[in-house]
Amino acid sequence: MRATIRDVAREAGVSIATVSRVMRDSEAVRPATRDKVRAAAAALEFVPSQLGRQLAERRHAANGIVFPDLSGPYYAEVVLGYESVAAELGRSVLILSTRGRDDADAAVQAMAERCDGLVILGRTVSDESVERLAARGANVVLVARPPVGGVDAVNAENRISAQALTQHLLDLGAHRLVFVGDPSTSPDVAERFAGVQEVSHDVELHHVDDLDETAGAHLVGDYLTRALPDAFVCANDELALGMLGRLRAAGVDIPGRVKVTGWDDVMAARYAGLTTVRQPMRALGSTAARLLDELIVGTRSTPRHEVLPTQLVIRTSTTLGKEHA
Amino acid sequence: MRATIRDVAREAGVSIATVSRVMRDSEAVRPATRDKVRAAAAALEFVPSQLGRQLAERRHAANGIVFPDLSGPYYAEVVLGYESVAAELGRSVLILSTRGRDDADAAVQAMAERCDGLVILGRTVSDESVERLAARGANVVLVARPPVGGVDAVNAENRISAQALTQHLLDLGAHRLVFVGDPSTSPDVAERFAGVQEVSHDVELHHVDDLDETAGAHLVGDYLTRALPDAFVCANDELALGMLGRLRAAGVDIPGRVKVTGWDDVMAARYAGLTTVRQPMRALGSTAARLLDELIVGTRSTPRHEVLPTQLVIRTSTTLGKEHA
DNA sequence: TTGAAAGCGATACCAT
DNA sequence: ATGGTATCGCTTTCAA
Repeated sequence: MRATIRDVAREAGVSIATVSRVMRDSEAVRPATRDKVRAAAAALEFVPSQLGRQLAERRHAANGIVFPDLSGPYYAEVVLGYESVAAELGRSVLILSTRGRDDADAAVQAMAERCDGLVILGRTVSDESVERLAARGANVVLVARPPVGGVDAVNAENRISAQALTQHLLDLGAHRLVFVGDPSTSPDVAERFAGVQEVSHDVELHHVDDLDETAGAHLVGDYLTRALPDAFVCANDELALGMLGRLRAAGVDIPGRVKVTGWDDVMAARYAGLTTVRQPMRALGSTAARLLDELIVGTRSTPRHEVLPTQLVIRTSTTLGKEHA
Repeated sequence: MRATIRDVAREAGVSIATVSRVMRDSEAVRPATRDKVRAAAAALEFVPSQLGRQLAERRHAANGIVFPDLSGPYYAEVVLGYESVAAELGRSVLILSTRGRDDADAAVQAMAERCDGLVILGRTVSDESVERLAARGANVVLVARPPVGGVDAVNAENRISAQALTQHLLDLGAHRLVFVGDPSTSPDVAERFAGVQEVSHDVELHHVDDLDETAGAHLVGDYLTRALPDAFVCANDELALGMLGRLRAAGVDIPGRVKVTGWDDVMAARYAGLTTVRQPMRALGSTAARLLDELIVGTRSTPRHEVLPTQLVIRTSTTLGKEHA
């Protein structure tokens, strides 16, 4: 059995209170006593039990993070940004993936019992679930998800980058645009669409239910028989990559005949030469970690909503002129 | 303040022992009493404290996982496979990324204090650190890392797939091979090289220090001025992708003039049409989770070493004949 | 500076 | 079927 604080106290001939003080070098302990305790602790290979400590301090010293998935760089990077700051702050990170889980809401509530606060990415759990957490007094920060009343949130900017992206297309002479996606499903997409509309007068909306490659590849068929627009502005990269592949397979000149843009800058976007918008993924995670820490230590009580700037990444799917890696 | 088990006991007019029984529906409790307790618990919105419970049960009900990174699908998938099984087993998952951390060993030791067992991926921590954990009685499973004496390990098969990959090249008429990588840095690479050598008599070794895209692109230069082999067998996909890009840029016919293969099947490999070897990443994670659970619950004490089969993925970087998605 | 003792919030053994 | 009570291993007053 492992040594406990009492074993060390006995070995060193002091009280457990003193051992505790030494182990956390909190209050002042006379050097002689301190060394005596340290020696005893070393001799017994004493390592304080986190369980005992946590109960006494009534804190987990751990943060949670809930995400849909880790495939693709998006959430993975956010998680890493979060973890690195959490580690700096001396807190462990608990993860919960909701992919393929039907009891996501219950799982999140359970997770909340095992940490001092958590970050929720995207549309992983219902708004009611988030509100229940908040009502229960849990420390919560939302990331990449529309703010829910009174809860902290961190998001990437959409509108301004959508405007920049659109202006980029107009500058290249592409005026007839088609926005591919469904603004009603996500506030992010809605903002992107709004941004595009603010700059372009000639933008048509093509609704698609699933924002994945299959959907992208599929909808190209409609346009091959009809007339192609000057550019497809897709709600995300998956969609754009699907379209790109299908268009190229059909022998359509890109970016000559039609230009294609995505959103997110997933790794494959680079290989496919897709012009897109990159989000500050690590910063989303680290910012969330800091906001959460403020809530946990009680520095702040008024909710905050941070919006982080994004970056337009120009590649060959829109212009051969200024290609970037 | 939140209600404790004592509040509920008082409210329901029973002992805390009975409340505990009801909350965990462990032993039999008379229905009438049970309902009374349930009502009281509901009225007080009582949720058992995990901290109290964990100390009493002397277990964290959490597993750890240590990985170098989450960029790229490899570790991310392993983590997901691990998390899903851990969740099934009712355990939370703590993560620790060693990327950009100089105190990895210390961090891992600390993490071991906060969970009932942990999985270590790749070369994240030193062998001494692993041995220290084992000596301390921690439950440890290694993944994608050569086994350390007496510690469980799960790895992907290398040799046989390397043989299959090589045979595939020979079948296509590619006899003069160059293996790119450094077998001395990693047992995985060493096994892959050995597998290649067992099938091909004409394989040259090209040492590179970094197994990344830059290195791959860079070393192509050497061959453009000299003679190209029939095929480059790269130690991993990054390397292969770097070479592929550079070769194509130089106008070299692939797979006609030279074939290129990688290892890992990262997402970009698919877009680049790279023939490679896919590892069962999720299975690595889930297998590790099960092995770890056996250690934790004490079902097993003799160390095990699992080797999971891999899969050859043939794409256009070796043959246009049987292209796969 | 140090120690005694009271929690922290559960679980679990032993009676009843 | 229940209750009383002793842990679990630490932190933290409060005195001395």
